[in-house]
Amino acid sequence: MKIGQATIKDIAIELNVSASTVSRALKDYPGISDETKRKVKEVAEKLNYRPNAIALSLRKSRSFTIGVIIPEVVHFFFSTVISGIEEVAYSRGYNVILTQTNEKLSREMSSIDTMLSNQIDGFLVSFSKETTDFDHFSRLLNQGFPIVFFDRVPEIPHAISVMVDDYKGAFDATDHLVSQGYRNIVHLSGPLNLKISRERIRGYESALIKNGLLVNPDYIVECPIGTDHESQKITTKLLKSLPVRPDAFFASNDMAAVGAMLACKAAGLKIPEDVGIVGFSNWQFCTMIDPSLSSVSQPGSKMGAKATDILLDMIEKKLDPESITGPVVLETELLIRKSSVRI
Amino acid sequence: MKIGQATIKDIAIELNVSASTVSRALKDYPGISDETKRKVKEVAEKLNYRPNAIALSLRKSRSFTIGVIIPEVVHFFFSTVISGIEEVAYSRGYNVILTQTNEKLSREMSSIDTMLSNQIDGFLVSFSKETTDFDHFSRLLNQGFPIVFFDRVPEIPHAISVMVDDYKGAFDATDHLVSQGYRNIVHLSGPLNLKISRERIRGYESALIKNGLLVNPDYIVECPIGTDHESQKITTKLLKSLPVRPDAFFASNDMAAVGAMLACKAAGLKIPEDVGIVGFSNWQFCTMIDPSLSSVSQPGSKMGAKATDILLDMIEKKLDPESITGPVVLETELLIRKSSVRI
DNA sequence: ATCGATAACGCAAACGATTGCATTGAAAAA
DNA sequence: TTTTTCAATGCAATCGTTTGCGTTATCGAT
Repeated sequence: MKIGQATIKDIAIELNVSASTVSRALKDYPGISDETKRKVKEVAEKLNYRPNAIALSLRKSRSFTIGVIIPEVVHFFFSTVISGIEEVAYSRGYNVILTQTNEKLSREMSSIDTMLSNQIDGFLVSFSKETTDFDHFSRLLNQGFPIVFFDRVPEIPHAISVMVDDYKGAFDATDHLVSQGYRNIVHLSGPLNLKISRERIRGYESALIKNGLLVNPDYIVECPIGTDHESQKITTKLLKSLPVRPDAFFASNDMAAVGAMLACKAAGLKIPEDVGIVGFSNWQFCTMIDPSLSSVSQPGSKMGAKATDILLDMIEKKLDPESITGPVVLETELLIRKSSVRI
Repeated sequence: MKIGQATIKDIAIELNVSASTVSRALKDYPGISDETKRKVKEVAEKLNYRPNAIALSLRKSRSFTIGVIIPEVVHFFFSTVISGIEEVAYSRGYNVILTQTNEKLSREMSSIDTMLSNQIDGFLVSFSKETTDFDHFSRLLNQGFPIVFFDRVPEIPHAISVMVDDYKGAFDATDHLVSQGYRNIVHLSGPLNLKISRERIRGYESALIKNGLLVNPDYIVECPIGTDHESQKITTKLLKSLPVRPDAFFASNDMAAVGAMLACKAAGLKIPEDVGIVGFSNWQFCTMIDPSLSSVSQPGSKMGAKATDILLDMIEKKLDPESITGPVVLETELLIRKSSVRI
């Protein structure tokens, strides 16, 4: 037994034919006799031949691999997106290589670099919180390199993106809180440089206005990190400092919602009686905590699948990027649980 | 501007030298004049030259890429392992390609296949729940192919593995429950074909015996899926069916622990007064739920880092696999929270 | 017997980088 | 001047596969 994998040449030698014949026989090209095809396939089977994907990549200048760049896998939402991506990619014969940036711009840029030198066929990107300048993406886009952004999408020309309707999700959540009789609703927002954060603020504001309530900027508070710990501290402070005690919290993120919940409990407030709470993303733990947390669910897996389908269509030229004018927007769903129901 | 990346040949043409000279100049080989080196590097910079990793892989029969095979990224524990893996891999100049098996053996095998044809340098594996036969790994091991197993490790010869001390973790958890005065402790175990599940059962039993308590097989119940939903149903049933009502649950998994908690609450039992609960893995939500969940924390990131270091040492022949006799075992830590403290 | 057609296959270049082994030219030694 | 020496560079093969363009051999037609 040889070391390493059998190659086309091994088959060729065994059968005393040329490598080209083997190559063609394996792919059922015309101009090769049935007899030869049979023998070649037989020997290929015997030697457990597997085509060398690297050699193929070099020859075709294609790797059949797509690169995925996300902030962090520990985020439930992103892990569901990954599943959607893998599902579609594998079914269409592509590999996935994944890196997390840990919210660092430097990691984002170096990942792009190494993936490019690995001849990646296209990118699926949700950029880091640090990313405010998009030159490194624009350059690639201008070269016609296939990129699809998801969830965190940039506002630059020619960028193709898949996102959820953050505006509507936030609107629904806030509207729901109002319908439950809550009046002084704080919005714990995400980092303001992310468009999704700004869209959610817009949705929150619209819902207030629609219901004839005032928008008070003091009731919109940024939670840049987004952990429960951070929001717990912020909420505790808010409960003391705000002139009128808030009676509801709509958080841009479930962890932040939990932090608010813990802070309220610690302050002796009952949920949902005294304070209503709604989160965003529908993490697994929403149903595990007490009271269960209402949340806006984002179709993560679907988003990953959709983004991948578009990317692969672009790679395979089945799709003209110019034909896509606006972002693809997926619907959210408000899941009402105990934390926000008191009527 | 040319389409695509600049190659060594482009630099060579621009400077009227041969490709070999460029290659050597870029790597500061001796025998190239400083003048030439300077010019080559200058042009390389100007053309934004990046070595083609695919060509390099083909030439060296090495891809500087390792393949990671895990059951699911949504599991908090695995997502922390991934971070540890990436950290070490990138710092040592390797890429990571990741696939999740979704607990399916067929996916596990096909992933291995495609990664092999991508000339992966080695594998990091935590196998699926369906995997009971390890031939597909044994074959590779016998060929000397570098593989390191983590967390879920097989009991086959020559397999190198990194795991936590599941026995001691379970022992500590159970011992703690006993010390809090709980006497009828149920163990909600993981799938019995996984060694980690069996080790945790052993630890549970040893702790009971050490404290002079009886091991009752009826109090060891398998939760094959491991979701909160499943364990909630199982626990509800147990609370009714067992002759002596359990006063504590030690679950092999935090989600199962939460399920037990919800079932107990639904049955009108107070936690920790009536029932004590301890989980395993220390998911993020442990501190978010009420009461907070005691849990055995596994050093996921450390495990990923350690496994990767060993794998890369094997790949780079810095380490003789024969020199590793037993598994590398990392310590767990029992984090005591409210769900199990009543004294 | 000669020619053309056709089936079946081989040659060699190409993808991009590396590397052992020449080759070149000029300065130093004879 | 001739030979030696060495620095600086080029040639060509290699990794595994694909593919355009030959090259054979065989057979029927003329």
